[in-house]
Amino acid sequence: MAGKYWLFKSEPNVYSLEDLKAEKGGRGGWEGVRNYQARNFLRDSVKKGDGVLFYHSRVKPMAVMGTARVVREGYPDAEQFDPKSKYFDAKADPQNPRWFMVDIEYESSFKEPITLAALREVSGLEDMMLLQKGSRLSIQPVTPKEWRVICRLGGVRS
DNA sequence: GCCAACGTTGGC
DNA sequence: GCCAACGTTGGC
Repeated sequence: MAGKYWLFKSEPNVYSLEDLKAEKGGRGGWEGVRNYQARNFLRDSVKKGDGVLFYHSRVKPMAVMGTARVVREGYPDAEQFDPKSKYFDAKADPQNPRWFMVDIEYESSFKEPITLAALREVSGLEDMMLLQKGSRLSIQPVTPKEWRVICRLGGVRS
């Protein structure tokens, strides 16, 4: 089955593409997602080998910075059980974890960040979830076409 | 089960 | 920096 594609949002002051690249082996855990729709994607749909567009949110300019690969599929996010973590969830049950995470591996940095404003100008991306009004979801599916178009804009092979 | 209040995020 | 939109929580 063909791999799928996703867009992961992150605030770069918390965790940037460069931070991922600097991790051992370029591998990092995508913990801290605390939204049910995004959780469902991480738990059920994001698979090993899937492509990830790494997007910087809540900064100027918001932009897709590069790509990563999923290297480990959904597993319970341990921080939900850690009272000292900012991601702690008092209602999470170790027997039935509420929050899930995946691991990703750094793949590429675009030559230039592809800004949100630039994406809006690209023909063919009109239906992209990121560009819809009020698109707050931090884990979003990306179509193969959107993946190809954005990788080409970023100057990396898809 | 509904809805108001709240905190967070997006977008200008 | 502000405000609108959204998701979640809590009170009834």
